[in-house]
This record gives sequence, structure tokens and C-alpha cells, in this order.
Amino acid sequence: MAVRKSDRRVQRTQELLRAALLSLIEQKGFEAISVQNIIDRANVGRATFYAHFDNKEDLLVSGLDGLRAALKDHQRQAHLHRGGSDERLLAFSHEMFAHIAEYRDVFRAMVGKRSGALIQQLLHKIMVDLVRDDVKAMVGQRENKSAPSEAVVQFVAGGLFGLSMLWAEGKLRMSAEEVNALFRRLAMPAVTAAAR
Amino acid sequence: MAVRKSDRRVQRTQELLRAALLSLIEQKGFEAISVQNIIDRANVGRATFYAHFDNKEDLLVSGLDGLRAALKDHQRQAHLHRGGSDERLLAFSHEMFAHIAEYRDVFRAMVGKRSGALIQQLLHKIMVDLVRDDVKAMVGQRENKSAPSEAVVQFVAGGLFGLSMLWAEGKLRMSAEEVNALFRRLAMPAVTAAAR
Amino acid sequence: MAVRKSDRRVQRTQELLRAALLSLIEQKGFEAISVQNIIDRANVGRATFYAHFDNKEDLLVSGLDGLRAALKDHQRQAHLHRGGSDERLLAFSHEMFAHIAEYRDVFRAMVGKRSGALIQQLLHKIMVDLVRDDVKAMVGQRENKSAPSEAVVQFVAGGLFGLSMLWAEGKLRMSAEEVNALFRRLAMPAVTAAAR
Amino acid sequence: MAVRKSDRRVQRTQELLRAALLSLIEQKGFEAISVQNIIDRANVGRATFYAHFDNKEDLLVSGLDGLRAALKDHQRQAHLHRGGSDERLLAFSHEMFAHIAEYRDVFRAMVGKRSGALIQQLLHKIMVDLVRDDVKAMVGQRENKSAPSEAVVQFVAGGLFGLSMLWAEGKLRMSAEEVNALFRRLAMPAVTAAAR
DNA sequence: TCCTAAGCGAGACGGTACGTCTTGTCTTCCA
DNA sequence: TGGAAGACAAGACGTACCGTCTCGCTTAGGA
Repeated sequence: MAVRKSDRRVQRTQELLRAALLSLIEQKGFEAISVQNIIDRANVGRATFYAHFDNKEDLLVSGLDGLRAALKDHQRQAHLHRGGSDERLLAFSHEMFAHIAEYRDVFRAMVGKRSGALIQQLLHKIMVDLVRDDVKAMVGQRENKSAPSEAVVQFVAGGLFGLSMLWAEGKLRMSAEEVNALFRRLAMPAVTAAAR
Repeated sequence: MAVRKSDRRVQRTQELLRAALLSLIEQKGFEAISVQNIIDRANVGRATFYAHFDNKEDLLVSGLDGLRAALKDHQRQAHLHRGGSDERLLAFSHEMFAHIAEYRDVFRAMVGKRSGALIQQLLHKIMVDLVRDDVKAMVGQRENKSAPSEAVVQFVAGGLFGLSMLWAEGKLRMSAEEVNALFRRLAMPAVTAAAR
Repeated sequence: MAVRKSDRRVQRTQELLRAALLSLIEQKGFEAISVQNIIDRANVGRATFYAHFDNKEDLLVSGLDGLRAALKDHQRQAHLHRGGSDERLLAFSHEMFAHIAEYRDVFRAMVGKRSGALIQQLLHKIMVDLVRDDVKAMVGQRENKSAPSEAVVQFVAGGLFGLSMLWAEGKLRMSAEEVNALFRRLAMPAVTAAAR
Repeated sequence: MAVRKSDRRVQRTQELLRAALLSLIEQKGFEAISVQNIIDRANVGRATFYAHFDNKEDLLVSGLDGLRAALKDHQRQAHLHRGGSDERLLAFSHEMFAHIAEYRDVFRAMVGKRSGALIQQLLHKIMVDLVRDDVKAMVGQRENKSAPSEAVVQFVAGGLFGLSMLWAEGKLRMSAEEVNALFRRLAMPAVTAAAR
């Protein structure tokens, strides 16, 4: 079925809300934002907000889903096209650091002091899922009992999260390329530990 | 100056509040708790609560400070007594996993879905500080430009955090000893990368 | 000009809305009804409702106008046909109590606890107008300063209203004939006081 | 038990709210008032309002209860002290018209177009109760089947209500004394009809 | 032993945000 | 082209917490 015009209206409203949320997150962090703030900024009625989203966390999730999908896509394509298995491993990280560079301010606000538990867990989970896909693909059936792949995944994703936060805060004077190289250098030994 | 009896009364009240908070965190997570919940559980007046703490996060921080101090202490002692430098490096981790094992339920509640941003950042920060002291002590002045020690610290601490969460959730069938060994195996290559 | 088909459609829609309102008033009183309730019951679009009426009070008024007109008509005919002036005076009341008997349930809902200010004032006003026509016709120019006809009108209409409510609630075990006789017995002395 | 100071605080808050409501009723009628309006005017928090009253109607009732009690009191005293039975009958009316004269603006707002169903029913009920006490006291056991005392009560109270409204609107150029005399002249025949 | 200051429970209060509801306007699309 | 369907801005509703406050009771430790 074709997209109805009213659907486009709905789309527009949701976009307005997502944009308002992002700009507010940048301004004062996620937790300090009230629904009233969002709908004022978006020029939208209160009831309309609740017609589309359960609450502000729901709105946030809906926004991050775009990011998640984009990264997943890149990962899929990398798996198909790229060359050596070493190159393929954790290939998404390059894309990710590029993303963070582009939206540095928003990202920083999202992981900063004033952010919110949900938002952090969401970002963390996205990284975990990306790492898991790559690690599990490499390890295959040959699980190493003393280094279960899931444990390695959590370790590497946690490390990636920590590194990303530090870099986003601008405390590392590095380009996206450089920090990506660093990440891979730190993570590779851990990943290979999982396989045998 | 000697401890006045009224001080003991103050002590007792604060202890009551901390205990109430802990039991409530276990029960329904940090964010869902209201000040009213806490003072009801502790049998304490509202004004009394605010006489001792600014808000529930303040109360939480005051509680975690005990943990932080204990871990720091163990770290200091390890630096003095232990033998080879390899053994000394990240020596606090053994103690930490033991702690987590002891308070597994509370810890799980603290990092779980329903926890709260502050509490996670606090725990994360404790780990970062512990890791930093050890890494910085090892690297000394010889910073490696392509792997700045602070970056390594964030990576390792992030990895430790991820691993701890997974283990606390009980999804890893390992003893504290085993998970500690695993952590050291995963982290060591990263740490040594910082020194040249 | 002939009635166009679309006029009939309009008529039908308005009738649907009026019927829906009446049935809802009976069910839960005027104030508790929302426009949404009405258009759901009438199977009519929201915009359509507002095309025909300003709001639910407007719809109500349009419904009561029928009743008002009918009573006025009867009053006019009574003035022409009936015999002695005593008989003619307040002649509309007989018709009115008959009406109330017929729509007892709706009437009860209209004056009950859950009704609404407007609806009561409307009914009150209808009675006042009917009484006024009769009293003014009788008194003519000979106003009694100590008992102005308008005051008598308000008194008698108020009494009629009170009596109607009581009777509609079924608390008076009387026929329409009997309550009408009672009303006339109570009101007559007041009316005659106005003349002289 | 003595009145505690906190009770006085409560008292004061409730008084503030009642006063705010009254002044707002005068200004724009009962229905148009929002709870926000009331608490703004009274300088009171929203929660405080709901701690004391269920909603704005509840607040109104609590205010009118004062009036009701005052009139009832006067009625009781009149029954004790006054002379002949004719004088005693409906003796409260004198007091009532005086009251209305004093608070003419508020009263007018209360029965006017923009008032509200509840408020009217409340005032009506107060009058009905006052009239009933007097009529029932006079009639005693000797009920007249063709003119049940309750019917007479409703008729007289309805008449009183109508007359009061007209007078409060200032359309009758009469003193409180004169309108009271008029009321008694119009009502007496009806009352005596109830007794035989 | 009495008395005074502090610690405390209880809870009223002004305020802010929540998620729900209704209103009246406006737009889209179908018959 | 008129009407059903329903999205929308506006704003009130009653509830839940917050952090401040006032109130008396209890309890201590110095007089």
C-alpha cells in the first residue's frame, strides 16, 4: 500500500519531536528535559506527543533506532565486501567513530553527567550487539571455555564505550582514523583470546 | 575530641537511611525510589533526611564512598607488599570481584535496567580511578603517543565494567578467581601496549 | 423552493445528533457527556458535528426549541378557544404536565444532579415565558406596585419548576391531572395578588 | 483538646482558597474557573488544594455550608423566641433576603448564566430545607392528601428561588423588607393550603 | 536534679512534571 | 462535493514528588 498523506503528517510530527529532543539534549542533558520542554520546542500539543510516544524515553529510543539500523547496515555490507578476515573483524568501528565525530556534541551530551541511565544503556547495548556479531562470526562453534565469547564481547564493547566517551570529550587529540586504529590494537588481543 | 553521644545518634540515623536505600535498590532499582519511600522504610522524618543529605543521590554517594575507600585501601596495601610487577598490576581486581560476589544482588540492582545514570557513572568512575592508579604507576613518564595511557585506562576500565556486569548477572558460570584471571588475560595486552 | 435532497440529508444528520444526545442524557446526565460520545453514538464525523452546531449546549438548545414551540402553540390556541378567564389562565400547564409524563425519564435526567446549569436555566426560562404571557395578559396595564407582575411571574414559574421536579422524580403519587390541579390551586392566589 | 497551631495553618489555607473562589466567581462565574485560577489567586500549591478539597465543587460546597449553618441557626432561634405562629412561619426569609442584600454581587454571580448546575442546586436545596422545616413544623401529622406538604414545600421554595434571583439582579426596585413582605404574601396561601 | 539545646517524627506547604482527557480547528480521502 | 475519519494545538484535570518549613516531643549533657 502506498504511503497516505496523513502518514506524512504523522512522520513530520515525529520528526519535529525527535529534532526538538536532540537539540534539548545538547542544551541541558536528557534527564533535565521535561515533556513540556519538548513540545514547546517542537510546537506540538501535549496530547499529540502522547499519541506518538509513551514518554520521553520512548521518543529517545525511536531516535536511536535510526542510528542502530545505519550501523548494522554498514556492518552487513562490510562482511560481504571486505578482504582479509582481520580487516573484516570489528569493521563497523571505523564507521562508528566517524558517526561520533559528526555528532560529537550530541554524543557527548548523551554520555555525560546529565544524561540518564536509559540512554547510556541503549548506546552500550548498540555497541555490544555490533561487537557480538563480529566476534561470534569469527569464533563460530569453537568456544574457548576459559574465555567465553560473550565475556570477550562484553569486555571489548565496554572498552569501546569507555574509549568513545573519552574521545568524544575531546581529551584525546586524535583523528577518527587514529582512535579507530588504537581501538583495534587494544581490542584485537582480547578477541583472538576467545578463539582458542 | 571525643565522640559525643549525639554524634552517635546522628550516625545511627544516617546508617538507617543508607540501609533503607540499599534494601530499596535491591527491591525496585534506584530510579523508582522516592525520598518518601526511603524515610518510610527508615522510620525517619522528612526534615531529618534533608538535614543529613541533599537528595537521594547524595545518600547513595555517601554509601558508595565506603566501598571506594575499602578498594583503594586494598590497592595501596597490594602495592606495598606484593612481589613481581606483573602480579602487582591491577591487583585490586581480585578484591573487587570478591566484593561483587559478596553483594551480588545489590550490585546487580545497581547496574541493571532500573538503576539510574548517576549510580552507573559512580561505579564506572571508581573502576576508572583504580585502573588509572595502576596503569599510571607502571607507565610512569614514558607515555606512548599512539596509545596514551588515559585512553588505555578508559578502555580497560570499560572492559572491566562490562565484564563485571555480565558476571554479576550470573550468565558466566565462573568463580571470582576464574573471572579475575580472565579479566587479567584480556586486559594485560592492552596495558602493556601503553608502555611502548 | 422545493426541499433539496441535501437538505434532507442535513436534517437527518441533525436528527441523529439530537437523538444521540437525548439517549446519552438519560444515561449519564448532560455534563458528563463529551462531544466524542455524541458523535460516536450518532456515527457522525467530528467535523460534521461542528458544521451543524457550535457545541453540545447548542445542540441541546436546538432540541428544546421543539418543545418550547409546541407548548407556545398550545398556549396560543388555549387563549383563543377556551371559556372563562379562570380556565384560560395558566392553561398551558395541563399540556406541560402531560409532556413531562410522556418523557419522564429524559426530563428527570435533565433536572437531576448530573444535569448542567444551562439545561436547567433553559427549562426554567421556558416556564417563565409561558407563565409571563398568561399573567401579563391578565394584568394588562393595571400593575400593582406592591406586587409587580414580573415578580409574581418569577415566583409562580419557580414554584412550577420545583413542583415539576418533585413530580418527575416520582415522589408524588399523582396523575398529571392531579398535579396540574394542585399547581393551579397553589399558584392562583399568587396570580390574583398581582391584579390589584 | 486544644486547637493545635498546625490546625490554624490548615484553617488559614482553606480560608484563602474559599476567598479566592468567591472573588473569582464574582469575576467570571463558577464554570469558567479552573483549579489553576483558584490556587494562583490564593497563592497555594496545587497539591495543597487537593489535600483539602476533592475539586472545585467540593470547595464551593464547603463555603456554602457556612451560609447554610448561619441560616439554620437563625431559623432555630426564631422558632424559640418569636410570637404568633403566623409571624414564626417562614421567619428565616427575612434573614435570607438581608444576607442576599449583603452579598448581592456574589449571589448574582452564583445564580447567573455562567454559574454552574451544582451551585444552583445547592442554593435551591438550602431554600428547600429551610422551607421544609417550617412547613412540616406547622402541618404536623395532619397531611392533606390533595396537597402533600412536600409538594407545597417544593412549590414555595421554587417560588422563593425565582423571586430571589429576580431581586438580586436588581430588576425589582424594592428593599429587603419589601421583597420579604411580598414573598410572604405570595407564599402564605400556598402554605395554608397544605394544612387542610 | 533540673533545664536547655539539639535531634527528631510528623506533616503542611508552594511548586513542577506527569500522563490523561476534552475541545474546537483543520486536513485528507472516499463515495 | 459533502461527510467520516482522525491528526492536531491548547490547556485543564487529578496524582506524585520534591525540597522547605513549622511544629511539638524526646533526650542529651552541662548547670
